[in-house]
Amino acid sequence: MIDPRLLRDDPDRLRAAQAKRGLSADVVDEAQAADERRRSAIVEFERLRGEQKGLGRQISRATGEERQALLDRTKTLAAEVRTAESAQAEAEAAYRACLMRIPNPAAEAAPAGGEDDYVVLEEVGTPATFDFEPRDHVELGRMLGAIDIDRGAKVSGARFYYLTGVGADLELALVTMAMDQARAAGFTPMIPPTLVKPRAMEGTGFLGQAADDVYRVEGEDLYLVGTSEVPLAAYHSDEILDARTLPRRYAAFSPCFRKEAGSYGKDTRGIIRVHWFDKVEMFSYTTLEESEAEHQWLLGQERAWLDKLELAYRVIDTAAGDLGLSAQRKFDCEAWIPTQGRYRELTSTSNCTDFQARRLDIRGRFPDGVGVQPLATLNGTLVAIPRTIVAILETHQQADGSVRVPSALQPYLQGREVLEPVVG
RNA sequence: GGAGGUGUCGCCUAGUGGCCUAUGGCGCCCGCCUGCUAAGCGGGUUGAGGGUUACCCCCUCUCGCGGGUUCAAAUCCCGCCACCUCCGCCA
Repeated sequence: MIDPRLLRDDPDRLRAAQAKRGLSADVVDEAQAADERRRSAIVEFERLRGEQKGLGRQISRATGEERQALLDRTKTLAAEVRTAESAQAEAEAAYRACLMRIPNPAAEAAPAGGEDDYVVLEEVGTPATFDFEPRDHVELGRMLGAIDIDRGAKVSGARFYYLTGVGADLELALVTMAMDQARAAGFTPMIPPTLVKPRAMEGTGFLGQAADDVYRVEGEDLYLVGTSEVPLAAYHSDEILDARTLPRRYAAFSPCFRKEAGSYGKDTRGIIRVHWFDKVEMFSYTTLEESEAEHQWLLGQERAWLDKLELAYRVIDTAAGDLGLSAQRKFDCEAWIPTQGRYRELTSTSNCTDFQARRLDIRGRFPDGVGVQPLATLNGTLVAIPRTIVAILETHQQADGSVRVPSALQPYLQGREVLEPVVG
């Protein structure tokens, strides 16, 4: 949720922010009108309620005829209070619904425009070249006995897969290595629940237009999360954290579930786009002032990770129109995928400023008269397993179908330096 | 799933219809005192919203959540949720 003061004090900034994302500003006008209605409803209710309380105090002291007269008066007043109260509740709800529809204004520095208007900040490493015809990850996965897509489809349907043999080893190795990096960087390791209540989903901004992509459990008020950002953000919901304990950093390993609605026909081959995958996600709670620096720091963690895997990648600054509802700025790290001849997103880090914190009531207590303020939340991928496996297999493949293991990963793969094709 | 119990401010706690405008302690903040430290003394300390706005100030809501009874609810009634104990089931 945006800062309500912004709506009151500088609505034109919100209108400009909507334009930068390529959205209509109508919702800003609606929210302003709803705010007016809400405030007059509050004034009316409080006037009546104050009168009622005053009479109540007199009644407790009065006796006899005087008391009876007061009682008669308050009977009608009680009904008026009730009406005014429900009118106020209605106006509050309508106002809040308007506010919830307004996305986080993009950062000043974020590029304007849509999906294709990103800015490339940096290219790291050299895209791999081969003196043989490179195989794609599907073929490599089959040769190594690492990925079984056919049986994934047989058992669970399209966009499902098994990681088998060395493929399963690879996941465990990547997860352990990522968790080691996170722990060393000061993150608290977490294994969160991946079924969550609507509050957590809505609070992180995944129930608006994004709801189509979310699995809901039939007959229960629960959702399968598409990222552990959701349970990590909701972890401190309704809490007031001591500002001296900031930043709080968590790194979670969890499965992620995505319907991938609206992506029919996209990435149908292989495991680039799947309904389920495992991921290690970084999450930070900090102050608004520190959030930009924290964002860069998270990006640094992602880059250090990709460097260790010896991948070629670029960093892009996502345009405003391609930001999620909650994000104020987003950097993606995209790795070079040789057989696709282009960069594909491997990690993504977003600064959600106080947007999620306001929805989830996550606040900090600050000294020196600052008092209680909403915190900033940030998230970033450390490793999303399938796409990372794709990048590793395709980048480090050799002519015979074997795959070189980056040296940093070798200790996590029982010291193997090369993954060899299996027979049969 | 069944039976019983509990839910009050960051933590513990008093409070069985009306000066509850919620008690006390711990912790925390400010000040005083004190060679240092500790102790002691005094004051402050739930959060949200509205009016007014430089500040002060005033008002409303907030006792797990939501309804109800009543002129009036932390307090009485109903439903839900969470936790604890026991039983059942189960990796």
